[in-house]
Amino acid sequence: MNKKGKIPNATITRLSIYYRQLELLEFDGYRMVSSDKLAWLCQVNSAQVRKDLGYFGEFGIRGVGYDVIELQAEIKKILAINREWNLGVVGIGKLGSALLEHENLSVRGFKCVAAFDNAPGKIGKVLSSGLTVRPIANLDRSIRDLDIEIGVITTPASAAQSVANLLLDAHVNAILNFSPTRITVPDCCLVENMDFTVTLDILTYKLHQSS
Amino acid sequence: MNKKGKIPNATITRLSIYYRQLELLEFDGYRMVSSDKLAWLCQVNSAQVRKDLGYFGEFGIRGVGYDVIELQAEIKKILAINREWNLGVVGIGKLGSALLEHENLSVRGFKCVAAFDNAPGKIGKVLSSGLTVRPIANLDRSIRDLDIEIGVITTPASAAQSVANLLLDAHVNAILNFSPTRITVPDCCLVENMDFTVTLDILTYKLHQSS
DNA sequence: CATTGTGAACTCATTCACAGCG
DNA sequence: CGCTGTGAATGAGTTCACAATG
Repeated sequence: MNKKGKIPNATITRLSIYYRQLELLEFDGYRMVSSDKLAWLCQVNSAQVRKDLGYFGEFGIRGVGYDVIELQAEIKKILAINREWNLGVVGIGKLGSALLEHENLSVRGFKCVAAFDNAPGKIGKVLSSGLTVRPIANLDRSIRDLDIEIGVITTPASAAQSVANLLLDAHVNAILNFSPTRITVPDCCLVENMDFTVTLDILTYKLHQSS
Repeated sequence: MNKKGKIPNATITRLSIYYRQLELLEFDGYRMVSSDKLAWLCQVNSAQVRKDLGYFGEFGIRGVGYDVIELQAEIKKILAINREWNLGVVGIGKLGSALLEHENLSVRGFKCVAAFDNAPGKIGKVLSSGLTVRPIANLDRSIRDLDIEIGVITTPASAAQSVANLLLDAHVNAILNFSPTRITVPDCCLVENMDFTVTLDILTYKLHQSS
């Protein structure tokens, strides 16, 4: 798909951000957009926009810019968000419940199709999203039955690694980890961490610096 | 404080992660740790650990390693997490409520001291954390009274920029933005984004690549 | 003598600057 | 003529390799 070489991680993050701006541009009635304008909206350099897109093909028209709708379709293809993905959420505390009902996920094609916990008081409970909480013991079975490809860990830190192990056993090899600990997985498994306490530490560091 | 030069952003993130591993090491009874061991635990290169720490001083003993307790204290000082920080959460939906009650925040010294929303049905409501939902109209006043230094945005995308503007008016210049949109702020204001839909896009991209 | 601390080498990412093209 | 696409230049971040040292 890409011409050659490795693509910076940051490029992928930016493509996702470009996509969101393109949605807004389309909503506002724009048909074309220049790299300059898109860059300004996303707070990056315009050469960056062109280079990021250049890794994957030639999507623009010289002298004119990019077709707002067409470019959205191209980015969706690149990011593989031109189809739906089934998520399984493990750990149905406040955060897990919040994610299950977060409409941004379903709007973007991320379907939460299963909720897991192992607290006896939670198993069997019907959530407002309509899902019934399943026991973690059934993880493997449910993941197979429901075609879950991405696991979301919203347990406390103490449970994160063992949940990750169970997900691995069930051949889920993409994990979004909200717990405040780093999990260890084999190379075949992808992990992205969303630890907001780490992010808050970055803020306090910078606040302190600038004072 | 630092010897000279600019410190990589990634270094700050890693310091936060080192700190969490040091807590665990202390809990497990370790008094000293080598850069090699800490690096292995954090899944980074050992030279990286030494270089990261080297930006801020000489904390180790050659031939021995680092004092687990002392190094925690040094990192707390560096990250400015050796004191408490007051947070104000704006947008009391599922996600905002989940954050208000998330014990990891208070354990780490991040105190949610105010909850804001502008839905008439929510204002005045007493949350299980004990906080009463305040109207966004009072943001400025409350932020001053409660010494809030960090604003957390958990509103829908459509409200994020206007909330950011109100936070800026109230001289909050650190924002943790959970909304799926990038906000525009002057240079004096720090923003960190926690958009899990972007992170999921990274996962789907990589999943697609590796198949 | 094991491990830190760090300049130098290297790898990765961003920006510049301009040729190529619609 | 304006904007894309991209090689070349710059800049940032990581890893190597070893001298310094408790």
